[in-house]
Amino acid sequence: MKITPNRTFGWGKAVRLRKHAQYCRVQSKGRRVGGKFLLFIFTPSSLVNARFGLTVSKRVGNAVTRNKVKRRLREILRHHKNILSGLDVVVIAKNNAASASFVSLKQDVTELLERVLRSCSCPH
RNA sequence: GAAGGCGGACAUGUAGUCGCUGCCUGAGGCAGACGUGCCGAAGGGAGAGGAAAGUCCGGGCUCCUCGAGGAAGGAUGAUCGCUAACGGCGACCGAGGGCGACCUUAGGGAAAGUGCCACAGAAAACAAACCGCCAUGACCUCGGUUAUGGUAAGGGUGAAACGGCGGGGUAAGAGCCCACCGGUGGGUUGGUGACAACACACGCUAGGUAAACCCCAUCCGGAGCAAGAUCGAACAAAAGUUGCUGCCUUCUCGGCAGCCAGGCAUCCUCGCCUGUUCCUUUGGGUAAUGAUCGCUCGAGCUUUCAGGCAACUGAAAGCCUAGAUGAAUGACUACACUGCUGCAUCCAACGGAUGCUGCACGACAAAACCCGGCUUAUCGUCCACACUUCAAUC
RNA sequence: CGGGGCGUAGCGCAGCCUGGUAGCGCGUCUGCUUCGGGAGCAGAAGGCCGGAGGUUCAAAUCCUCUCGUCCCGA
Repeated sequence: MKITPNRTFGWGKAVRLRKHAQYCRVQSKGRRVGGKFLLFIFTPSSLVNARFGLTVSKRVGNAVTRNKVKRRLREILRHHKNILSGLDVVVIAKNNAASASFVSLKQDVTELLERVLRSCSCPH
């Protein structure tokens, strides 16, 4: 199976974390970076591209607001995912993420992606 | 015109860019046992609701070995019907509320039994007699006291006091008698029925509470798509156990009878099943809620016609309308629409209309096996009524 | 998907089954005691029992619906 890592703005199954075990592996072994509305947990993987998984718990709101937060995060991450490579990232929404607008969520994501990139490149 | 009543429909729209999940077509590529299978650029088309919600009921479907009877437990409770079924719906009856249209209603049994009815009150349930009223006797200061008896009209308490009210009657009273109302009983008529109406008889005995225990009638096997099926991971450990007795049989295998043990997921009895290369215990391991199917054509939707007061049913024609699984519908832009805030102008009683600016997940809320209901949340918009009351005019 | 519990004074809980008076501890306030504080003693305030409807003469209690919250099991 060939993977096309630079398929610009796609959000297919190869880019997502899809199993409970993958989430457990990242959350137990990964490093954490926290922002205003979000928390990133990341760990290196054997793949070429980066994979993302979203977690929006019941404390954020009811099903409608949780769905909306997830869709906004998906939309932002599919534009910015090519900054990273070879990482598995779990994105957890904090309780105040429902009150954030699209623009402020975008700022939070780009800022956190920069910090993940820096902390990855420093040890090497 | 004002105030209401009842029922139904809709749930912002159009265009563009990028993106997500199935379906169809599929350039091309890979593997071939030549039947085919897998990957896949690109294109086409589809993609949340009236409540998808809460999970309060009822079914379909799947598995469990749903065996019978009894007990226990749970649910329901006027009548007739509709339905796959219901605790739902329709019609109708009774009761209660409203001037009315109309609305609400868990609405069987209190002479089967038990319990309870606080406080107040003389008395709270086989009636009894506190203050009273009346008669007779006794005492005495001639107006009272006391004893016996007759009463339940009046007072007062309470949610409720053993029919109500009026008249006659009486020593005072009392269904003691009478009219009206209420009640009970059997009867006639109408209605499928709950029940209603009518006349007759009985002076009348029977408080409330069963959403208190209970009795009666009807219904209910259990679990739930993480049901269940196939494939794989998945191999390899240790211990225990082939229940006992008798008979048939040369032995093994096997069969029969009795006993024993376990099971038939609330319990008991009868009955049935099992007693095994499969089960139990300990330990280890894993992809730890794996992949595919189940999975969306169904008590389906729309229109017309017929039957029925209606719920609903039948027939014909047409249509295919989400199938995700860390979970698919979004982000941005433009215009229109809607609502709100502010400003200005006009009409000017509350207010209304127009224009501009700003704000707005435009309300509530997102399928998770599928249906029929119920309940709850909700910005608003539109429609129907030869439905009611009041006011004005003719 | 299935099952269960809890909402009562500022806080933690009784009372509910078996209907009639809403109580306990800590806290708050006032007074006494002490040179002052703490402790102690005496007294007081503070509740429409999560919400709505019903049964009953009467509901925190019984019944139905609903809101919030917490916890199990597969």
